[in-house]
Amino acid sequence: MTSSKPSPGGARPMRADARRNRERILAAAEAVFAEKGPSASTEEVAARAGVAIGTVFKHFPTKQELLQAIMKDLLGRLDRDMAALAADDAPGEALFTFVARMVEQAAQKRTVVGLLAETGIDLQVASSVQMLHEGIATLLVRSQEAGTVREGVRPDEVIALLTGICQGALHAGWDRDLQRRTLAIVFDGLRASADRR
Amino acid sequence: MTSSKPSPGGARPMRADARRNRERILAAAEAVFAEKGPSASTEEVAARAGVAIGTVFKHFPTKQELLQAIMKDLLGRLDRDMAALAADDAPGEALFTFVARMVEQAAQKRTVVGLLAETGIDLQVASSVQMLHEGIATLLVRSQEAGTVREGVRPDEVIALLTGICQGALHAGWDRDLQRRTLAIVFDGLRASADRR
Amino acid sequence: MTSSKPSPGGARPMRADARRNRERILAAAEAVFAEKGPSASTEEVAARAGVAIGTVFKHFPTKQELLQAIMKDLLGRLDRDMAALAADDAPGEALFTFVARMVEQAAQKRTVVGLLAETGIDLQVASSVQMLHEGIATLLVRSQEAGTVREGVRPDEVIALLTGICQGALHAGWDRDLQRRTLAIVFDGLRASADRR
Amino acid sequence: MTSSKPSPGGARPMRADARRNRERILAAAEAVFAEKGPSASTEEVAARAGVAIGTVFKHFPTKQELLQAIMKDLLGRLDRDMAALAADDAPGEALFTFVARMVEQAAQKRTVVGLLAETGIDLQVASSVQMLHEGIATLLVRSQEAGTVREGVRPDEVIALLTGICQGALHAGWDRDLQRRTLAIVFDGLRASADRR
DNA sequence: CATGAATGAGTCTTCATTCAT
DNA sequence: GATGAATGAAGACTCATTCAT
Repeated sequence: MTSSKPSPGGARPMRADARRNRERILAAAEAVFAEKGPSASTEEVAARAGVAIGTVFKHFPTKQELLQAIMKDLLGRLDRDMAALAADDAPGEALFTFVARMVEQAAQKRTVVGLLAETGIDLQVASSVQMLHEGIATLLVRSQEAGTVREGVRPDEVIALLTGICQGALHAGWDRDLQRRTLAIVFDGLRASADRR
Repeated sequence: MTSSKPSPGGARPMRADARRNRERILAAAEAVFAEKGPSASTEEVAARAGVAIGTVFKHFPTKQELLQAIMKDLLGRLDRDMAALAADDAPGEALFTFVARMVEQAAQKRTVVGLLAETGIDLQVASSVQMLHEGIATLLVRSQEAGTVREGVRPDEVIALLTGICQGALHAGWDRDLQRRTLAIVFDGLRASADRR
Repeated sequence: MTSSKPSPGGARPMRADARRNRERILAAAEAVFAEKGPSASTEEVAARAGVAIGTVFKHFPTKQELLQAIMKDLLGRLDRDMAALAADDAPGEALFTFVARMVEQAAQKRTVVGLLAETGIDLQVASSVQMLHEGIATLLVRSQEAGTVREGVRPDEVIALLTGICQGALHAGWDRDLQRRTLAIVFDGLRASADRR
Repeated sequence: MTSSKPSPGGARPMRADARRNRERILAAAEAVFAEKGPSASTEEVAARAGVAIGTVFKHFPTKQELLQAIMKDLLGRLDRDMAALAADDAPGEALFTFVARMVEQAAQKRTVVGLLAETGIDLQVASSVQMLHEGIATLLVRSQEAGTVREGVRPDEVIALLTGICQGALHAGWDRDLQRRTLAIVFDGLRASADRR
């Protein structure tokens, strides 16, 4: 659930308890922001993590930076997910599987989704987004080679659809059935087809 | 840009200056919240509208109510859009036109989009959302009768896609071209096709 | 319920509808402040009186003045009460009757009571208070002449006891029985008695 | 002037500086509310205490809670007063001494008095009021045993008289002499007497 | 390093009062 | 005279951030 980003940049290696705290905070923050959106208070994050507020600010000098760290963490996990899928799943289905899985988890990931929409993409996480982009690109190419996605579709379209549908998934009245039907439409749109407009 | 909802319910007609102010506030609020999201301050709305803070609260006793009023206003305009399209456009294309138009305006409408995701749909605007639902349903049926949308697609899927894509349209790095390509995929998914999964 | 203070000082006689409004406002104010204490809003008074807020301020340019007017009104009525009692009741009992009656009504008169404690006695109502003082003095003297109140008791002590007990009567947990028993003690204290300390 | 209620309930002991501030705030609040009544601003309390506004709200998350804390504090001190009197004073006089002392201090205690009348007794302070009740009951019984208060008088009557007279003591024009004379009447009422009504 | 108390700018909201209609 | 919309100062409360312990 938590990243293992040990010591950043050229700093000295973090003390063990410090690293543990960092990860507890990150996990708590993800949970809290997931539940209450990014306007939840830092104090609540500290409480959930079982540390004092000062400790949170020691690790993440700004709320912004905490939010960015969550994003990075999340995107990193997505990247590993994708890599695993690329290795294990049928090449033609991996992209679909990945998208479906992300949408499914969207409700618990209000954070990523919300963050993207709320604060925009800061430069700090640009590299992580880049990672996502590349992962998607890989899955996409394989799908196209396998003939399950039509030629001409590009990664940014897939990302656009992905984030959009995830946003949608946060809404009230969005149940499993609606999710399945909506994805079906999008997947149909992605599939190779003779009668493209 | 602003509605003309004059005097609600069974009250006497609003004084001219009051109605003018109400609309200036609504317009200002829409603009401000569009730029900065729903957490922008009411004070800024007042400033942009050129009125004192008290005036905003006289018209909308709560920030929530102001946000809801924007929603209602916006949804009302959408409804009129849809009605016009249903009357004027080719039956098979009206739905596509409507969706495309909404997405196109999404950037200016960060509010609606954001609101739906942020605060959820309160009962106050439920009727307006209902309106949207019905409008979409009408357009959808016509498209299906015209054969441009496959049978089996239901209004809630269309709404889900619509809100999702609108959300997506708010992101940085989303340009006209990406918009066009993304919509093309979704529209392909909606079109009648022989090789339905 | 309302006073008939027609036109103040040397001003021209008030128009009939104006005087009617003045009294409706006074009555409404008394009711509202009685219910919610003197911090109730002037707007609510206007609403209860069925007039616009501007009208209230036309008659009473300041909330303070409105409160003072209520006081005067109330004290005037008390004065008439006392005069009637002085004329009708048994001389030895009139004072007791009056005090008991006031305490009984205290709950509905949170205003007077509250006002005295809250804002202190402004000079504006001093003359009215003087009236009360005189009325009490009259009743007191008669009681003493009738032998039901010991010599040496002075009007200001009676007023002090009166206001104090009225305050007490506003408290939660103060019922008719407690009221009776408390008054009995005070009345015993007032009665002539051989064994004064 | 201030209590020493250190750390409430089962929490860890408060840091020294925090407790010091808590007490400065409590003392400041008591003074401010005593002067201006319970509608005085929290900001002024903060200023008088020499802390920032946030600190006040950190210790007392609500103005209500601050007021209640003052009440508790005050009632606690009264309770200790009573206990001391019960131990030291002549049994027959302790009650009279206590009441007289309270009334004497009433001006500085506008808070207690005002609070009881203004906001009513919330459950939070109910236990403290209960304490007061019990203390009074003790003093009362001893007085009755000593024969200085007639049988049949009950604690709630004494409390009613006490609060009432305290209220009265807040008024303008209430001087030491009036106080003495008024109390004399009430004490006479409480004393055992042959000619009970 | 961790703690958590203190800070204070910023937010929402209320209300007495003014004044154009 | 009456109306009620507008004003804006003031109040309660929040929260990111700092810093003494």
